[in-house]
This record gives sequence, C-alpha cells and structure tokens, in this order.
Amino acid sequence: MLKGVDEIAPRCDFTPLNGMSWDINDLMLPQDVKQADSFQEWTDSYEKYIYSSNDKHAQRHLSGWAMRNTNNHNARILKKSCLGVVVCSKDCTTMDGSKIHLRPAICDKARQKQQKKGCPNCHAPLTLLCCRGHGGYPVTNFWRHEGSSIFFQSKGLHDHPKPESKLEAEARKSVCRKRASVSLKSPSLKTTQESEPFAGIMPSQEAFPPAISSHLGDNFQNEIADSLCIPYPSGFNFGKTPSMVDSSADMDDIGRYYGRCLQYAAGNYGCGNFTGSLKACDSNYEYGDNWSRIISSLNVCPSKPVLGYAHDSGNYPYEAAASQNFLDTPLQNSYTMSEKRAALPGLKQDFEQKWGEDSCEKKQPWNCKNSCITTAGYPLCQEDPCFEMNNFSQPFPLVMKTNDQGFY
DNA sequence: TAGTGCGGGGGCA
DNA sequence: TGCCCCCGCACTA
Ligand SMILES: [Zn+2]
Ligand SMILES: [Zn+2]
Repeated sequence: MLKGVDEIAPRCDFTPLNGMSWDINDLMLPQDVKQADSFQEWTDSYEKYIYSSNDKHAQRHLSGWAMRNTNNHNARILKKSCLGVVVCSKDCTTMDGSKIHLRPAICDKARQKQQKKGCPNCHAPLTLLCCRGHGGYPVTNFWRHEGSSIFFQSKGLHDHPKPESKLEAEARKSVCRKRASVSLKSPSLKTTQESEPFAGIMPSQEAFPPAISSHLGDNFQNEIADSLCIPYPSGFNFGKTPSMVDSSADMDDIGRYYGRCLQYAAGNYGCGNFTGSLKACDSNYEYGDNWSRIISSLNVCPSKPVLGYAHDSGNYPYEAAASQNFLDTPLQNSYTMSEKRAALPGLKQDFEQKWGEDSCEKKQPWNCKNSCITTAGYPLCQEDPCFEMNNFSQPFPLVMKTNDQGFY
C-alpha cells in the first residue's frame, strides 16, 4: 500500500525536514532530498515536509483535516484551505454518550446537502465550525511536486476539533461496502448493514476518563461485537505498516477498530469554540494534547504502533491512532491548545522571520459568508457517520459566534 | 454522487 | 498585485 514510502526509507525521528530553508514559493526547492518525511495526516501549525513522490498519501494531497481546493491561480502550487468541522448546534450527546463531529463534505453541494440532514442524533441544525486558524482565515496547505519529492507546507493552527479523517472515512466506507456484500450472502447479517452506527465515533476525554475507560470500552466493544453491522476498515492499517496489516477481518481487529473510533475524539479539541464555554473547550484541548504528549514520549517510530488503538475503547491515545503515521508535529504533540494559541504569534513571527511573511497574509477579518451555515432540523438519520462518543460530557452552550477578528 | 484539480472572475486591501 | 471567495467544468472512482 505504502510501498513507495517504505522504499525511500522514511525517517522515524519525528523531526520533519522543515528545518531546511525553503519555502513553497521558492523558485528553487531542495533537490538533494535524501530522506523523505513520513506522511503526516494531521499537520498543524506552520509546518513543512518533504515527501517522496512515491508516497501515495502525498500524491493524493491527503490530510486528516477536511481540506478543499482553493484557486491560487498557480498551477505549480496546489493550495488547499481547511473547511473546519461540522458539529451539532446543540452539542448534543447521544444515548451512547457520543458527540457529533462530522467531516465536512468537500464538494460545496455535498456539504450543503450534508448540513440539510441535520444532526443525526437530535435533529438540531448542524453547524459548520469554520476554520480560522490562519490570521482569521482557514488554515492553508500547499502542495508542490518537484522532481522526486512532494513539498508540503501548512500555514496556520486549526482552531476547531478534528473531523473524521479522510483515511478512516475511506476505510469505513470500503468496509461497509464489503460488509454489505457479505451480508447479502448471509441474511443473518443483514439487519443493519446499511448503517454505519459507529463511524467516526469518538469519546471525549470527559467521556472516558482513564480510570474507567477500559471497562467502558470493553463493554462497549462487546456490544459492538454483538451488533450485526460491523464495518471493518480493511483499508485502514491501525497505524501498522502495511506489511503488518492482516487482511482478515477477525473480531479482534474489529474491536480494535472500534476502540479506535471510540477514542477518536479523545484528542479532538472537544466541542470548543463555543461562546462562554472556553474553559470546557480548553480542557478538552488540553486532555487531547496531553495524551498526544504522552504518546509521543512513548512512541519513537511511526512504523511501530506502540500505542494508540488499544483494544479497549477507553484508551486515550487517540492522537496516536488518528493517523497511520501518528506523528503529529512536535507542536501538536507537546502543547495544549491554549499553549498553541499563546505560542502562535511567536511561532508565526519566527516563521515569518525565517521565511518571510507570505504576501497573502493580509489581516482581514474572517467573513463566514456562506461558510457557516445552519440548517433546519431533519429527520433522525442514525446511519449518518461520524458521531462522536461521549458518555459524560457536559452540554455546551448553543451559540457560536466570533468576534471581528474571527477569534472566540 | 462525491472528491479532486483547474481556471475564470469579482471583491478587497 | 496578491489574496480571498464563488462558481463552473472535466475527470475519476
Ligand atoms: Zn445533535
Ligand atoms: Zn482547520
């Protein structure tokens, strides 16, 4: 699957090649790239990576974040901007304790359609939590193919929870298709084949405190195992290197997958950005990043899935499992969200000092215009993917708004 | 049907 | 001039 990546000996030292003095806009980019970076699914902050042109993920310009193409009128440099995350306007909690963190559809029409559906749990309107992590504008990713390398550069810090990752969404869909085809042959498995009840499910830290998470997780996984529709992400390798992935869908792996799903949002930044609930938001940020920190301190190489998708769903190190290479940047792994926010000016300043301020960095107030859409409630749609588990989380205030600078 | 990439074009500073 | 966004189109899965 990721043969190309392995072929070029991805580095495992967590230190991206962003120390090199290059900018995505440079006329000449480094030619003699001996070691490519391992693919980073969840890039955040001002980062630069050099991937091998054989890296399948890099070839597809993948990101865990929902990034849409943005026309920068430059055919050589592909620019993508973050769409944010779709949340329930009421920040509801399902019976299972889940919360809603949907991955925004990339296609405009599909996104509008997605929001018309309403919250899959409570019928409340869905709200697109816009990304304003780059001077009030969405975080932007830049991709540039040069020779045998793919240069990546991101600008901005995401100020919203993580949506379901692209890789997971694909894995889930492929599994559901497989399951559907299998269940057609086996009527006993037909009951819930169309549904994806646990897609993108992610417990918040509050939902599964470490002390009790394992127990809850086991129980929950038993329930899942007893359920009839068990999408198994055959395409998702649970953080393993491709060679380690067993293609057979045994229950052990299924449980692991759901453990993954359940903990998915553990590192999510909660349902932050709600007016008046910054504390809760920050708390979530902190939990997630602390776990990331723990993980990053325990894991050394991305190809060694030491932690991250433990069998019991309550395990927190979601950050580790959120991506196949769970090597979030040092910044992301080592700082709380508030710390990141606090560090941003300096970081950006540092970045700008090093590489010069991008001329696009006009400090315009964020204008959501059509971006932040709420829609009327729609009938319950439990098969909607991506609702996040959260057993005990506190309800958040409903109102979300930004100030003129686009910050909460 | 949705994702992706490309490009035209208008608005803004 | 450069960046933002919207929109449409073509291609792909
Ligand atoms: Zn809801
Ligand atoms: Zn974002």
